[in-house]
Amino acid sequence: MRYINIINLFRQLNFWVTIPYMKEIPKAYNPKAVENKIYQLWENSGYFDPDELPGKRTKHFSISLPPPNVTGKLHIGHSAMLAYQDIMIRFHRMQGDRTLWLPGMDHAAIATQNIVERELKKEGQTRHDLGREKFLARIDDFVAKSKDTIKMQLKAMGASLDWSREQFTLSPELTKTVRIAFKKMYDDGLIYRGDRVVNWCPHCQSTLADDEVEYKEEQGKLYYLKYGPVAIATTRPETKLGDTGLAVNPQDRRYQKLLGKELEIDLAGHKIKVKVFADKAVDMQFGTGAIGVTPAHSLQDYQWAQKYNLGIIKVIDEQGKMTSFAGKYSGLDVLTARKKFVENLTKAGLIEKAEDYNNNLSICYRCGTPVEPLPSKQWFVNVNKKTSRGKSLKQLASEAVKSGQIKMIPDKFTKTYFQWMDNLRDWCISRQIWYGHQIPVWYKNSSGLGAQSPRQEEVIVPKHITELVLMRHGITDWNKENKVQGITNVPLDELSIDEIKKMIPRLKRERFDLIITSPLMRAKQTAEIINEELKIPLAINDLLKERNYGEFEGRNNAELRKEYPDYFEDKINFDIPGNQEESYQKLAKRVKTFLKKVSQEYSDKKILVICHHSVIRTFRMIIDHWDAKKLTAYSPKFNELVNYKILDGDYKMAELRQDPDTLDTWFSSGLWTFSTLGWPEKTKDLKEFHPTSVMETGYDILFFWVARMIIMSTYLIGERPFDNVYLHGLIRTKEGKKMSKSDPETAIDPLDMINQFGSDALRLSLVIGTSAGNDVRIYKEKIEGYRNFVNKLWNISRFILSTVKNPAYSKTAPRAKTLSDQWILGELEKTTELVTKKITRFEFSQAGEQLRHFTWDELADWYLEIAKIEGGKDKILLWILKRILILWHPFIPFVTEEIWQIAFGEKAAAIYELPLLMIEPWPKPQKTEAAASKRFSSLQNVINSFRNFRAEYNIPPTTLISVSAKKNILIKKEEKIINKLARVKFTDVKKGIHLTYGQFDFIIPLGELIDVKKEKKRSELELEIKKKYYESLKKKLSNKQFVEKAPKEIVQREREKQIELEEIIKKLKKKITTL
RNA sequence: GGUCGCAUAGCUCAGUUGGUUAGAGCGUUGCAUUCACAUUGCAAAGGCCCCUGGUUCGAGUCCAGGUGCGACCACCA
Repeated sequence: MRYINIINLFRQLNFWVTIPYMKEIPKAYNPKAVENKIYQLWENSGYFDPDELPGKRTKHFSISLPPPNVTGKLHIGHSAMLAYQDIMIRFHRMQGDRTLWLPGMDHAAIATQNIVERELKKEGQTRHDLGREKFLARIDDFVAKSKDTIKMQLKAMGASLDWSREQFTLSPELTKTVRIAFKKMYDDGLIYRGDRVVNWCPHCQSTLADDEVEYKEEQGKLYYLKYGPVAIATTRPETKLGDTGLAVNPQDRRYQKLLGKELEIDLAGHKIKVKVFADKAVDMQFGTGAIGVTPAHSLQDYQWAQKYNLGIIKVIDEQGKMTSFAGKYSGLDVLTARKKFVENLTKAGLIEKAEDYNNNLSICYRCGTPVEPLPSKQWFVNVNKKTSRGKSLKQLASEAVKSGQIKMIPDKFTKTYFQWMDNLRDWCISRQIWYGHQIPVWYKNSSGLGAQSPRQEEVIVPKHITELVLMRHGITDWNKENKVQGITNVPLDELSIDEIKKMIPRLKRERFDLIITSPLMRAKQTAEIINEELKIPLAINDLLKERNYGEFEGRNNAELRKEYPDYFEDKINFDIPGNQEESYQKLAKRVKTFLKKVSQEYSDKKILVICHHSVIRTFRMIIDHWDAKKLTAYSPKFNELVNYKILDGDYKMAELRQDPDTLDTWFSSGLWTFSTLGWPEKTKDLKEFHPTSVMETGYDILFFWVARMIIMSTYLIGERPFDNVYLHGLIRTKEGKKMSKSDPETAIDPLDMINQFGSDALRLSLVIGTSAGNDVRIYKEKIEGYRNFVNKLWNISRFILSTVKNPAYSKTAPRAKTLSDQWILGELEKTTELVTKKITRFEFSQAGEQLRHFTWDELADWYLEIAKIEGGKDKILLWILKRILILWHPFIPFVTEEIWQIAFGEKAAAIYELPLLMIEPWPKPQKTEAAASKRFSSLQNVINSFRNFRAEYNIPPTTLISVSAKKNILIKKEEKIINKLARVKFTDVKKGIHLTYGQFDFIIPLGELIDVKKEKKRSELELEIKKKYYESLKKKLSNKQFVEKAPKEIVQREREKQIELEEIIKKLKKKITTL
């Protein structure tokens, strides 16, 4: 099936390319017209998926795409990353490896939430106005759009990603993986909840990670205040209300007597007690050399408090206001409190002086509000504790690199990595935002306030969660007519069907694993309508049936109400004698059985439960512990979804509250290399593709991401996440500025560039002239230059295809007939070998540069010109074309594939049954002889000499130069080529000027052509340079040490050069005398 | 403050075990263009490889010091 598709596609693509080719191939390559079509061709082939690749493939090669943030669209940095990765992936695919490039995206919690919050702000709303659920739904909409944009961009870059394995860090599957990882670490004692001084933003009402804090120089005041028997300096006097210590340097003699004492200090009426201790971190030179220590409001002081056992007094709260511990300053905001406190201190004569001081203020990277260090309850990962693997996370991650299991490219980053690992502190993984993986921890008997909850709670970290979403069926005629409707089968109302369909997008977002429905017609019908779209397993369960109302079925509710007022009280045990009616108590039994069964059979699934009015009430009665009164007041509507999580089969959820915080986004991205391959299941993918071969990413996230992946992988699965880390540099503007999205002046939009110059040109501009770990400057002119190259390749192909009479596709190399054939085929092999080697060593720039050199400087500028003269090179030309297309394909996939389709599509298919260049086997380089190469460069020398001569004397190319020369074999054999390329005519002139170019000696007849004076001067200059070089060689060779110690080949080479030079000098001298 | 790195043609950069008279692209200059390609061709000019010292037969490459620049980490009362 698939194969037929491809054939059709490529036939469509080049149906017009029959013989003669010439007229049909456009003069210039037009990327816009072919790129989409080509990507489609690849995608339809299925070869991006390793399982679909042809042939026996035993070696594995895999890369996990660093998932782009779903914050909008890709920038040029992504294009660079994609270019490098696609080169490796395509290269290995062509080499015959089972090659996987796994795509996906990152939910980027904080960044994404910020964008949506900003959008909301424009509409005059906050996330709190919407509430958690609606806000998250809004983010989901935004994310869906971002994903589409990003996917389109990835394809535009030509990235050969296996879309069948696409992943998202916040998908239900990866959410489960995150929970399993969390659980494992929690059970191993690596995750703990602790009081810590964290960076708190009073505006965003959230903690900030260390790297989310920015610093700003600010003009402030440094106050010197009397502090009991000593004086201290501070920029934040108001925090001194919470001091519990006094720190001095152990070397400082001034304070020796006070060490270990506890002082009571009066700060203008506010009394504090401080312990005096010594620590070498204290700078004796700064201020008075004594520091008031405020553990609650300084990270450094908090660490001291731990070390020296100091008390912690919180004087500032989460709103940035003073707490009751601040005494009479309580309730004031920080700045007002400072002002008032300083006033009072001044009145009391406690301020010695206040000097101007440049303060390095910490501010929130989002809103710029000064950060308030506060003690707060957060979740942490302990990086120093011994894990069940016998070593700490830090040790595991360090050793993976130290042992050489993971190789970093360039190597310099290994040092940076160790530096960072050694200084790593416990990792705070909780964030006070809504978007992300909600922390999989539930509290019992708590107010559920998470970060700020003061009480001791029982903590539950479940192993299994079954998620139920209850939904009521659509409306029937009986519902409309207010008839009692129990187990009677009544079909849905027409209008109601539309209402249900409207619900589908919302239900789709929930990503259910299955639907369970009551067997009654109205519920079943509802489920079927929904499942037409969702297409997931659907189960019918009798336990979900509505109450049986016995004789009441079908009677009018209002009438019944009059007759049996008690009935509507929904009393649990209500029973009417003689009626078959089912009581709530009986119903409850059924529902409990259902809950038990469902959490056993479908643990870790998310289930849509479609049932009935009274059944939903019963769920609430059981799970939410509702009583009859609450039941009466509650009537579930079909478009209200009721959400439950059942932890480890325990459905008594009323007193359980999930921690409202979410996980640091790096927690889930740390699992990326294996969570995407199916872990913790031992899948085939995981076995085959993990550890991944290469992690290719920017050096700016070495710590944030790469290090965390190593931590997670070495601990959770006991192996490295990847063999190699290739770190590319940052993309900068022409002026060297960082490109940033916020500054559109500096940012180049990759799509825009692709539009103008084509994807291939953009790729080359990002690859050639760059090296690992170094920043890259990118600008329009550069991309334009590579567009020119791509066009050159196009025209080379156009020429070859128009020259050859019968374009045949051959598997074997053609025979060389002439010197130029030998030379170009030799160069081709050398280039193949070099390119292969360079790509294997991650030296993409050099590989590309080498290829460019071969293609343009050797093939186009020399061989093609010679081919026009010598003729009869069809086989060789086609062979070279085929080869360069293969070698170029990883770098510039679009244009090469397009040419391939035009030239060989059908022919290649006949031989390999594979019409696509993307899976063409990579050539194995053949050994070549050096002789042809040497002789050919002599030929080039001769031609260059004449060209040089012509330029110097301004002889137009139309003028044929007559020369006579001692015809050595080379000149004799290649006379025709020299004639044409140098535009000279060999005659038998005897008199004239001897010209010496290199080893060649020519006579040009005297005439207007030559300026004797000029020529003499030029020759003398040349002689001088040669002599100088000769002298240096002579000196080198007469040096005994050199001759003895240097390798023989090098000495030999120098000797040969010396002999050559001697000859040239002789000739030059002779020439000067004849002039 | 700690760590790491960079300095090569006017500009942007290659240069991976130390071994040709140090390379490329762009730009500049001159000439050309019915020819596969002006998105082109031919040719030229342009370098104390930051400075000082050392190791070595030999240093752009290795070592030490200096100067200038940059990045990252930490953050101080």
